[in-house]
Amino acid sequence: MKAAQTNRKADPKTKDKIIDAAEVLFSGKGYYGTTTREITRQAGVPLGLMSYYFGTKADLYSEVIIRRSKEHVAAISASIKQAKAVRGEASPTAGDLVRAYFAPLVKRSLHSGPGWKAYIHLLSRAANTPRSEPYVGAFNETYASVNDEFIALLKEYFPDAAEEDIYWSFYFLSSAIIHILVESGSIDETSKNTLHSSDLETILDKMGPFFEAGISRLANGHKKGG
Amino acid sequence: MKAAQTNRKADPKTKDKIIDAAEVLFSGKGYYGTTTREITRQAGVPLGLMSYYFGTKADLYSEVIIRRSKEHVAAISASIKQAKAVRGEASPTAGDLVRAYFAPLVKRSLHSGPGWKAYIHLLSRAANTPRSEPYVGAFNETYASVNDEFIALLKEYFPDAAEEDIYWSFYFLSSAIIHILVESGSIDETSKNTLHSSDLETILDKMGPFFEAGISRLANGHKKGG
DNA sequence: GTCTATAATGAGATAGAC
DNA sequence: GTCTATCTCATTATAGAC
Repeated sequence: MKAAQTNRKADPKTKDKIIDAAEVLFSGKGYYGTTTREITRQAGVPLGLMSYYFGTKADLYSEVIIRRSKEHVAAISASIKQAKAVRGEASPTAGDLVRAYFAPLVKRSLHSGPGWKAYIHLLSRAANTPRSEPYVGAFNETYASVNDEFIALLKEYFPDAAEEDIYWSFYFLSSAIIHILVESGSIDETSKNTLHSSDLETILDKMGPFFEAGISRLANGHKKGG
Repeated sequence: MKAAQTNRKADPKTKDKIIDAAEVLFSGKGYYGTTTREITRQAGVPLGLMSYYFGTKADLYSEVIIRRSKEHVAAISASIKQAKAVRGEASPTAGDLVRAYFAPLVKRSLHSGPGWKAYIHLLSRAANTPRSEPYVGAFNETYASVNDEFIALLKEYFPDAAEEDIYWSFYFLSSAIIHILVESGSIDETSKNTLHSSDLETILDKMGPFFEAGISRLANGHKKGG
């Protein structure tokens, strides 16, 4: 009988306790740097349950990403679409589009609890991992769609730009975002501790104008067929 | 016979064979994803020699970075200084400064052999690793100086800019560079294989104008004491 | 300096009682 | 669904012959 599984709403399920612990550990020490023993110990469950619920370690890693990615991808997509809708009325700047793309990441990293912060770190790590590593498949497949949406919006916004310059512009933007979200502390060092990589709100504000200028330069510099 | 080994210019010494193999493996699978057995097997030397020459695995990792970093840091520094010197005569753009910073990385990744390419990948990985990881100390200490030099040059070039906007600008630039150098293949995917993350020459050309515009916008947007 | 053998520990995964 | 015990193999590091 499956009756036991149809419980109304049990408190933190064992399965989620394992994912929670895995999320934090994978985000801090990476895939190979994290052991299944550490995960289950942190989760307060016996080692055997990890295999029971997830199978292999790589399967668990995928589950960590899958758990939040659906809602997350939808939120980014909605934010982008809203920026597009507003455009019809108030004609937002390219910086507003950049902001719409980055804001859902910032919001979750700062205001949605420690689980989300760990998840965002994990995403950043996965994005900076070579495709040759087998365990990052889930990440790449899941987030490709919103990137395509954003690029389509940029093409619409800069109709005269060469397509490749739109791609390069997005590449520069997304590359910067990937390192920013890992919050490595590099700007704390270079600024002699006056600025902080954890200050994503300020980064959000600075990023709009900065990348708007960059994208505009590239997009307007070499026109289609020029 | 040992005569062959006492040759004037002995072929790759055992120590270097180990570093060579470690460089490639660390760059591809990271610190925890690489085992000392794999390294010595790849190097074609017995396992015991690794400890004999380097001590621990973390020590070896540091040696991999130290071996090339001295010459590399000097090359970047020289490139920056040259850009500054030229400025006196021809007044280069901010894009030229960006180019001077990035070009020594591109040159070594593309035209200095597979060892250098692996090393550049490794740098990028190290830069995207949280400071909490113990083994990345060597990287951060070594490259801090050239970053400071470049920032000083930007301050000189934008004397009216608020200091923090110089820091943020450099943060956006260096963050993008970090992901670009790992050559993740993300732009191959978004561009449907029309552009390539391995095409660092084109990236170098696109990067100058793009980040010049971004830095100028931020630096001129909010003046000192404004 | 080189190499073999092995110590000591930790890893992912599973079997089977409850 | 939960937990203990364990299998099997890989790991870092070292001891000691050559």
